[in-house]
Amino acid sequence: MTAQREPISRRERPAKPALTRRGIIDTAVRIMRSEGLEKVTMRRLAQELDTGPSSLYVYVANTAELHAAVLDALLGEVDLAAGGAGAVADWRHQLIAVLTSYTRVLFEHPQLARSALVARPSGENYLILVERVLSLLSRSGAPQEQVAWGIDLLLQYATATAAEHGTQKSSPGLQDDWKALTRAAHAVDEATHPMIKAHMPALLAGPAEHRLSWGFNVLINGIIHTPLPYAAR
Amino acid sequence: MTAQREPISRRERPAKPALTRRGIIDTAVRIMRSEGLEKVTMRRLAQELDTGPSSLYVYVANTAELHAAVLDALLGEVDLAAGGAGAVADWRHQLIAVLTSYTRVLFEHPQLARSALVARPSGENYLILVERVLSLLSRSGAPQEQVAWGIDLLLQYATATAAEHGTQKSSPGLQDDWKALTRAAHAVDEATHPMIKAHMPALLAGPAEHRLSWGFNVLINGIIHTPLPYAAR
DNA sequence: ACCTGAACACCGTTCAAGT
DNA sequence: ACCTGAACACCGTTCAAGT
Repeated sequence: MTAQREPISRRERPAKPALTRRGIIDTAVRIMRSEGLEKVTMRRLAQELDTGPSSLYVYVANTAELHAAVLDALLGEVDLAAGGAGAVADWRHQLIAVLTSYTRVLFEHPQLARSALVARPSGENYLILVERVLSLLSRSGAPQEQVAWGIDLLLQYATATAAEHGTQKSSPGLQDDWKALTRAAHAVDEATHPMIKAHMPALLAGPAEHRLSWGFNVLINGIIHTPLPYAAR
Repeated sequence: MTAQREPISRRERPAKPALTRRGIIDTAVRIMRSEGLEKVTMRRLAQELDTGPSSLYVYVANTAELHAAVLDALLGEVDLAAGGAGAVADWRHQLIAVLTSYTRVLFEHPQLARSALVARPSGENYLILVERVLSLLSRSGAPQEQVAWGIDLLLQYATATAAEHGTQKSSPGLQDDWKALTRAAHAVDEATHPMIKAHMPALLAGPAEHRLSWGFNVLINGIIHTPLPYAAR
């Protein structure tokens, strides 16, 4: 009786595909899209691939490396030609459009943005993005070292903003934090926190897209007009 | 025989102190200082307080809230008078000094910085810091709405930098990531990534303190000189 | 009201043993 | 070389039951 079971189940799941790094990461991306990065665990991934968690360690060093690979896969979706192509177009407009596209991609997966802040990405798609941002910012005519250091600021701002404000099944706890901050800021005592009181509506208000693009412009203007410290030149 | 044990151990641990929110958070801070935030778990904390994990939920909503409370406790260490006090002193110098002090505090606890990026802090000490930064930046003479929006940029930059580069028993994986990025950037193909090649030494080089204070200056200059988008005013 | 034990439903990573 | 089972050493959170 039970002896018949095995051949049948072999026919049903006949070709358990061989493990490859590629296949592992593709599966990880699929799980992330459908259930979020928090479900992309070694154990869950192994289950999905019909093996034990220990098997994955042949192809992936640890969970952090796995998440980094997932991030780079996702960066393939950034629109590098955003804002219109060609040298005719306004470099600033293009630069902000590309950075906004990058932010938008991470916005859907804030947990991935958080992991990008911790473990510096160094994948293929990340390097392509850096190359593109460098070439656009260079067209500002700013000194080369300011451009070099400025890239980090721009990408860090975009990444941190996605990590902070990203949507996606955000655990209800996050909205609570925002509420708590809003409440705390409004409830503040005029005598001890006069500046907060005075700046209060603007401090927390404003549409996210406006704040994001204003931030990009702040950085771009600052990068162009702020020379490196003497000691670093 | 065993009956004698109990009274003895009662005398050794006589007054198991009553649980309070205060006591829980103080213990959490102590564990973090000696072993890092990753050890500040509900279970470990309960063990330290000689109780079960479920008891803590009377005083603390969840792990995220616990970490937020630990963060605010730590923010008491920020030197709000850094850079010299008084209206005589240069506001920019003072502002950068306060922000650097904030960054330094978080630098010792990068995991806390990470949690600050995710769960907006709203504690007492955080509000005091915001108040101080607001009052310093106001002295720049920049329009009030630019100051209001700019605060976020400055604090986010400081927090993200601490989260990224923070030291502290940093899991050896992080240095590996930096090495990987450095290697990847150096190994890049001139034909496909000419801009990276051209900017390469500066892209990753430079002492952390110089980059940090340059970043603050970039933001300050940008905030002062970048008007809000028309639609947001 | 506060505290507890026990359970539920998970984690990452290692390692000896197999093929 | 690759894969596996089993183990080690943990997690957060809930909930019925006790005081």
